[in-house]
Amino acid sequence: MSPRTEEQLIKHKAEKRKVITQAALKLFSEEGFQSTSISKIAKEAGVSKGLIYTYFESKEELLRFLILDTIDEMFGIAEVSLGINPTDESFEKMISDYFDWVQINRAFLQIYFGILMQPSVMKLFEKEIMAKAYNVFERMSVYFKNKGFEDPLSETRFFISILDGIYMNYIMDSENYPLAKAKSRILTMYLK
Amino acid sequence: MSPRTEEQLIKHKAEKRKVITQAALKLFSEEGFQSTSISKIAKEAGVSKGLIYTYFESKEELLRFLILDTIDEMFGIAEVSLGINPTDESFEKMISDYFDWVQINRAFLQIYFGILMQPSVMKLFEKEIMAKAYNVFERMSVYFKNKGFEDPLSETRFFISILDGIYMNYIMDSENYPLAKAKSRILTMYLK
Amino acid sequence: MSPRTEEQLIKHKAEKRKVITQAALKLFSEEGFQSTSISKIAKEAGVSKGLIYTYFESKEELLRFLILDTIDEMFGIAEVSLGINPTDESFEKMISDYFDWVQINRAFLQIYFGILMQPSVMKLFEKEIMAKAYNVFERMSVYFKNKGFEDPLSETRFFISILDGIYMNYIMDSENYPLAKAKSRILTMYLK
Amino acid sequence: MSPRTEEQLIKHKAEKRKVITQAALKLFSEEGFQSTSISKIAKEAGVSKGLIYTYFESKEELLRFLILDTIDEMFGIAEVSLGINPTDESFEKMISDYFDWVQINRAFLQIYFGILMQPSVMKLFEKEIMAKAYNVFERMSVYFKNKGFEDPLSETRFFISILDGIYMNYIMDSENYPLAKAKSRILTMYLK
DNA sequence: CATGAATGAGAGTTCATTCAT
DNA sequence: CATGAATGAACTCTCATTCAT
Repeated sequence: MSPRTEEQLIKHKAEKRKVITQAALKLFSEEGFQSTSISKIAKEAGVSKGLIYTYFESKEELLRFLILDTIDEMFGIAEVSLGINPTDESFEKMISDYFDWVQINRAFLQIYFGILMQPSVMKLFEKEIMAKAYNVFERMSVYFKNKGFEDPLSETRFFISILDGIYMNYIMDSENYPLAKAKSRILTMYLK
Repeated sequence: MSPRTEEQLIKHKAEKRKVITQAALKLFSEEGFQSTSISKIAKEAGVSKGLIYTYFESKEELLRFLILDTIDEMFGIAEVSLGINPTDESFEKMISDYFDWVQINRAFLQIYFGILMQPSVMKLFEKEIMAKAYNVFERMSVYFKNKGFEDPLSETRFFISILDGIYMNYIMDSENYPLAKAKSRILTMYLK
Repeated sequence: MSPRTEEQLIKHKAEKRKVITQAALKLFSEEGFQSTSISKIAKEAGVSKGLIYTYFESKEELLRFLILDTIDEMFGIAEVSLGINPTDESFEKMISDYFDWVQINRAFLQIYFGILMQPSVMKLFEKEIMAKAYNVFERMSVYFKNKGFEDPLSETRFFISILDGIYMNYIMDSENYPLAKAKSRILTMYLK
Repeated sequence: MSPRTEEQLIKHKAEKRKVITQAALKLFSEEGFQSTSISKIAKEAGVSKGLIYTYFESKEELLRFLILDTIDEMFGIAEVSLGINPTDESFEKMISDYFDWVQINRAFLQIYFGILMQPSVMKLFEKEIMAKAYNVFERMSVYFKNKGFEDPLSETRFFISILDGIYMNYIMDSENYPLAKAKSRILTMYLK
């Protein structure tokens, strides 16, 4: 209606994408990606079907945006907490941050784990996710190497497997899963 | 194809269900349940679309059959290996059996984990899976109790989380995942 | 199994056709012709799907047989009761016979009226039904001519319309429809 | 096709529904409800298959709309013509109006009578039709009561049966049925 | 910038009919 | 004579995507 600066336009676009993305996040986690129609997302977001195509090229691109946007945040926790010289303190901090993050981002993780299990959908992200993941592997390996592990990369993958397993079980059965115990258990395991 | 003896009919039915089920297993694991059409399954199985409905009432029932049939096998490993009085030997045997089983049943596990992450699909199995799972929890708890763990149930869920996490990561990245190392690592962790 | 005379074979065939026809009659009247599958008819009749095709060439031929077989009976009532020289007594008898017949053959009439209303299905019978109907028109016209009606054919068609209307309303709302009153009313109307 | 004013949208919707409804009316009357596919209706209406589902939730809802919309008009004739104090003039007017209406709405009546004969389809309308019908019964009964009939309700149902029978026979055999004679006959019957 | 009517491909499912047994 | 497994066309309905307004 009124002229805006380019900055305003970009901000506006980012906000609209957020609104749509949030609606999609909720629905994808409840019904799955394939079972959620663009119509439902539009209704949930309070916009028209057509508008979604102004902000995203396709339903898949919407999913890509949703995943890649948040994946950076998720993998970023490791990077930020550990830094270049990981210590026991920073390692413990990282674990703590992840447990906090998971509880807030259950819906996202549900979609994420679901995607990991579908090669045909996973193709959309494979490169990006694997690149970021291996990046994190390396960073953590430094810590395990410092701690004297013979095969730091394998230990890294074992450690991440534990986290993934815990989060997956927590998502599936949030009410009964002993998340706090799992957290202290893994802390004891690695930090004595 | 009839009249035949009833025995022949039953055998034939079981065989056909197996053929269809195997085709579905392959495709579901590659594409996911929702993205796999009955047409594709029929083509893969080498039968007509309509025939699938002679053997299964619906696409969902086909999935249920596929899952529930194999889930018994999967959960059965724990029961069989551990028995009523679990020892270190039987516990080690169970872990070993699971690692073997997982390598053979990657496709199934992929579908299984995918289902766990989709509430709308999970509804089809929730009761059966949860009942069986809690059954296994109890059985394993006996072992951890014998070993002197303060909170055996939490330890059970922690232990299972580790297994789940390992298998999930293995499925996602079979070529590079250090499965053997993960196995010896978990054995060391619990059995000295 | 054992050799039979040709007569026995014919009788056997007629009996089987009757069994199948009766099952179809029940289902067609409840669900309509198009909505009743051959499978359902087979189950209701206690025979296999394939067997139905031994006795009838197609689902349509089964319907044709069902309709044409009973239509003769229905139109026959007029012929038999009226005879060549219709009197008040025979006319009254005919009305009485029709009211009796209708109560026994509600299911058939329901199908019959339904068919009359669907040109595409009606095509299967048009010739036969129309021929028989016009035959009856002529026969009744004799009675109305004898009674001095100026336009006996129109009166015939009017009279038959009344019967049809009564039966249709009776079928639709059997519990509440005053069938007995309708009968005495039409008798009074024509026989003083 | 939008944004438009709400008024435009409503008008557009009503027009589209009319186009689809008219196509369906034609085909249903020729082929019957069950034998007419959505594809055929779409082709006849000159729209895509999918669009029909923008305007009607299902094929059944389309039928409901088609029937209930016109049924009001049909039963309305009695109410409007008779008014609260039915006279011979208004009764004659009603009969005349019905005969006119029937000739214009042959296609509708064909569908309507067809539906009445199929319990499984009739279920969709039973309540509405029966309620409206009994409403008309009461209104007409007033006239017959005024005319001194002992059992006005039975006479009403008899009278309506005659009309139904005439219309049904007229629809089946429009070219030869003596509709005008039937009309004068029924007028003579009740109005001397 | 925003709408939702419109499309058309394809989904799951049913079913009349055939035919090896 | 009798069976029901097998087929394939057709059905109702859904949905990602487009585009006139």
